[in-house]
Amino acid sequence: MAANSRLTIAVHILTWLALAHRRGTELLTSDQVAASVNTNPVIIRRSLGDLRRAGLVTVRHGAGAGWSLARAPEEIVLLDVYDAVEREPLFGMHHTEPNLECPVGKGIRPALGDVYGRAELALRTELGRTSVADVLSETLLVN
Amino acid sequence: MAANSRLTIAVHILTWLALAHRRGTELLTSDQVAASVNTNPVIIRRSLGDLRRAGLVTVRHGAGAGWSLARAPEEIVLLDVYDAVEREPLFGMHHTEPNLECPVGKGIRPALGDVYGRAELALRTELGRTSVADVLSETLLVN
DNA sequence: CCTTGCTGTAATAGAGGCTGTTACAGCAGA
DNA sequence: TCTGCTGTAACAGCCTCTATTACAGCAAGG
Repeated sequence: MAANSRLTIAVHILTWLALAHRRGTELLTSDQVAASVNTNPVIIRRSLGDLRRAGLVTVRHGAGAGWSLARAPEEIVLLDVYDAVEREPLFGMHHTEPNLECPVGKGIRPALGDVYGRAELALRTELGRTSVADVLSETLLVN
Repeated sequence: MAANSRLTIAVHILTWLALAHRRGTELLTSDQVAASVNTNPVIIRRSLGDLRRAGLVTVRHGAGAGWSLARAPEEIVLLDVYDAVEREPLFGMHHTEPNLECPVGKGIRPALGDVYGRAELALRTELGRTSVADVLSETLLVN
């Protein structure tokens, strides 16, 4: 399966909000963000909704509406973003229950659950080491 | 998206082959494995094909055909299995190229590539710490 | 050499997720 | 009240995954 791009889109949004804030622009509309990501504004609004529910961005309604970061970019790590936009575990279990009369079928799911848990923890720990501010710094190196 | 179960199926197969070998059964057919996993034998044969191409199992053709492990279960780690059955990177990049006239659009992909690379490495390192023999031991604890 | 049983793979179908798009009600600042 | 943007539903197209049927190919053993 082609991996989804939700984390990429969300980090792109947050990085762009961080840069805009640094440049003195407090609010960005979903249209403005969509112009940088190069996709439809509804895609951006859906992602911003996830980020808002996670407390990472705030929205202002009415005329002159727009979005801004809810915390300093140094205080938002990619693990926060991952939790905001990803719902599925990394590895799926069997679609149908394995044969419980086979010793392997009976015991494999808890055994795999342990291994998968350790693997996800390693991934999460690494994602917790990079902030949106870090991504912004590295992004600007290319320019 | 619901995560796929390819790694789960493949590890189940290998664990079952390891247990059968320990019990003195040298060869298992895809039908026998399918009975434990509780799925269609073609699903099993497809997974076994991946594992064969990766050098983790060997197949015997003709009458009395079947499958066996190509290495000791202690010598097969879940990272080997992961590489045998997973083709896609963990995180997808933008579907459409971001706006290169925006500093974020221009620089974000290499920046994200670095972060994603570190995260995948952490995951792979952890998957390299568990062998099929380990999974078999933990599986049999339940029985 | 031929029967037999299993492999290897193509073709197909259903289910579901992701992206992209249109449409529109709701909200709040001016 | 006007205006511009948000929030979300609805839908389409595409793709992947699982499952299933069908069948050609292969080799061991008689």
